[in-house]
Amino acid sequence: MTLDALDVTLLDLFTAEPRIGALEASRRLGIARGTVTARLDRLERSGVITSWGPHLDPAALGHPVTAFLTLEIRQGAGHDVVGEHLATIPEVLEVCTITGAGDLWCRVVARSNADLQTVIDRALGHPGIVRSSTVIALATQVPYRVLPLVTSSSG
Amino acid sequence: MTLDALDVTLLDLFTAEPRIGALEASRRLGIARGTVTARLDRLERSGVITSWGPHLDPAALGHPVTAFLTLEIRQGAGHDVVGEHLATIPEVLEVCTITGAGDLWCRVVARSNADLQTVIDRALGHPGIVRSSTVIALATQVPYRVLPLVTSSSG
DNA sequence: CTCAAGACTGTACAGAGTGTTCACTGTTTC
DNA sequence: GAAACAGTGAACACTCTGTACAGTCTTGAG
Repeated sequence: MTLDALDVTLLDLFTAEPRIGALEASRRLGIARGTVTARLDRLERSGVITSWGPHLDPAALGHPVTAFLTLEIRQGAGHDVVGEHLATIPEVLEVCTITGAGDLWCRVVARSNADLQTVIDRALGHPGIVRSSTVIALATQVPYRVLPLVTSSSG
Repeated sequence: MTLDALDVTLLDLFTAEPRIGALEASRRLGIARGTVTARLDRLERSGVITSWGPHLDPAALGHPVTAFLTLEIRQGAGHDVVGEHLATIPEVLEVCTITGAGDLWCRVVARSNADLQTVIDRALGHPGIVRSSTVIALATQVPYRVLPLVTSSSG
């Protein structure tokens, strides 16, 4: 959908200070409160805002180690079957199918490098997986963000 | 930090229905309102909850294509310099350094496969990058989630 | 055993925000 | 010109929040 400057400003503001509420936001931006709620409703209905839930930090939950697995699936075994297997592992935070040599990509976290081995073993413990490779994330250069995209999408 | 069953229940509840507020949550769980706010404060102070900001969907913002780039950095060029370059590109949502053959990993989004080429060209437009490989994400098997980790961390 | 600290409960109050409605004003579109 | 749409400003009742306080319960230290 198309965002105008006010949508971008609202997303900026609520990302920076999520708890201000519609009334305070309307005061800050010099617009009517009804406009704020109408815009936010629209952004939510259109799917741009998927939720207002809390953002959780795996590191603060005791899982500071992040790794990316690339899995190759045996011919005949469905991606879905392996995906469902991976979904049962709490340390697997994200899985998607990809182009190229690998077939599945997933993000996993662990309590330590030793624990990572355990997690990987569990993830690979499915007969549909024939090969895998692991890279460990060392440092975050750019933390996950979407906001710059919002700004650039509106222009 | 250590989470008990109540913390997990609260995170579950507020992830499912973020807008209910402390009073309604206290009614649902049969506990005092003060306990809800105290627990949420503690979760926020300890870093488990990093923010209450809106979750934005790149696809709904017109960028349905996701790809992962693996970059190899020229000896002598710092990761940081390349990282800063990547940070200036709105379509680059996340960057981290990794072990293995590649040196930097990043998640990028684009409006289309054609647009992805443009984004990649811009990302690679830095003299510090000597090699790169791209995989395109086709389908999401497990959408990003942290909640299962919360549940398993408490036990 | 006893005491102190910490967490939770239940209550209360004032202040503030929310959901909702309505009349009015521009702007755009046909 | 009429209709549709988005925004304004005001008003209402209702609800939630921040804050405070006294009481209960559990736990660990002396």
